[in-house]
Amino acid sequence: MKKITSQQQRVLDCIQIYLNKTGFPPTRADICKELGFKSPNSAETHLRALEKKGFISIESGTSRGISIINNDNKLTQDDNEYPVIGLVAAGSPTLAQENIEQTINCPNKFFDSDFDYFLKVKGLSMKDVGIMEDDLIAVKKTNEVRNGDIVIARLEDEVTVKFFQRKSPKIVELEAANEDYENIVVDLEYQDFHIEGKSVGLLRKN
Amino acid sequence: MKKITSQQQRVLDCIQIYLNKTGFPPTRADICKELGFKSPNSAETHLRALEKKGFISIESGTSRGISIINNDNKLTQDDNEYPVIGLVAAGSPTLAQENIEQTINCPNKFFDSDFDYFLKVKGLSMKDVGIMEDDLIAVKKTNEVRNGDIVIARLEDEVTVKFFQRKSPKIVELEAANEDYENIVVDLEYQDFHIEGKSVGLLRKN
DNA sequence: TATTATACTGTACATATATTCAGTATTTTT
DNA sequence: AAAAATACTGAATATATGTACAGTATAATA
Repeated sequence: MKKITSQQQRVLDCIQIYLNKTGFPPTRADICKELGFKSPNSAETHLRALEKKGFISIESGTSRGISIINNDNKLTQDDNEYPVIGLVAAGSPTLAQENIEQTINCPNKFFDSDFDYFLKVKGLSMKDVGIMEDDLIAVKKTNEVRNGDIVIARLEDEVTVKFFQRKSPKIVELEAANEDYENIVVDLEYQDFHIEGKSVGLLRKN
Repeated sequence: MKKITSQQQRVLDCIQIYLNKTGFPPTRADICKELGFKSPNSAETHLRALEKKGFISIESGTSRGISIINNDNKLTQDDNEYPVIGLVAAGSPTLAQENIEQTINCPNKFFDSDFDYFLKVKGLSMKDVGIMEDDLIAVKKTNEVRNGDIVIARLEDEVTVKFFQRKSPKIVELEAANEDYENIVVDLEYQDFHIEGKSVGLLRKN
């Protein structure tokens, strides 16, 4: 696939938006209207360029005869069913399959990192970084976390979402992003502490 | 949904097959050719019947302006390429396709409502409801908004995300969710005001 | 440096297309 | 039994639309 220019990308996106919205492709005039062109030939030349580069196909002499070519090698079955696990504030010894509320179909590479499940947030301890009640955090199971990461951690029987901050080899601080909540200092030597994973993204349904 | 006749079903299937095959809807003549009709009016009357019964919608005066309604339980491609549009704080007269930064592959039914594009948030005016800088709001283009909806609105040349609150037939208040921001009172009679759409979800990449 | 590609405006026109009108006939609903 | 819906043919037409042609200008490429 040849490289695309920014204007050609705009036209391509315009076609996609129009398709999403109406269910059929735009005319040259429609594209002009959307993108502010004043001559139908502006759209025409871009369409020809997109066709030449293999992004779309144009049926000659056919109104709205534009179709976007899906390079299936890129749009492979990248989707997965990801479980949504409810975060129960107290008494949940593990996040396993016990609290699966639903699953969500989502592309694998939806977030910058791959991930393993969605966690449904309870409480407002991370409110100041925009994590609200019932938000779904995309969680990647890992132990490798850095200071400042938003982690899903289990302390004794309680699972929480907090900022991770290693204070010393044996001391970890879990910091809330809400002044109403107090930070939790964990002594690894005397407390049962485990990092379930870290947040790699967030999803909210209004 | 009213009951469909066998001939109407054939026409509906014909439209779907044509769409799968070409990527755009058929003309009346196309339908005639496929089903053996000899008059475009044959297709026309069937289309009108299908529209009346709610199976399709027809855009008047628009070539190939047919779209199939209620595609849920059908064999449609569940994913779409959704554009990400940057919200430029000032001087952007329209959200059209002018500030497209990227596209995101996302299932159609990802949020509770369908949507048209992602809007990349600038500023913290909706911080208290967890909408942070660079978050991606899933926007559904619509004028039908209710009090309390999070809307994407254009006032004069500025596009903002705010709570919608109709105060009176001619007065709309745009309310921020951040005490550092003041609410905007809009007089519809004297100001250029337009609802671009409303938020149906949110996406954040860490 | 010459050439091609990109990125437009503007006009014009053949034809692709929706859509109306006039018929005919059968079936379904009221 | 009357009215409405279904299921067509056939012709006519306004307009929606693709597309060619004539320009201008800048950036990328060979």
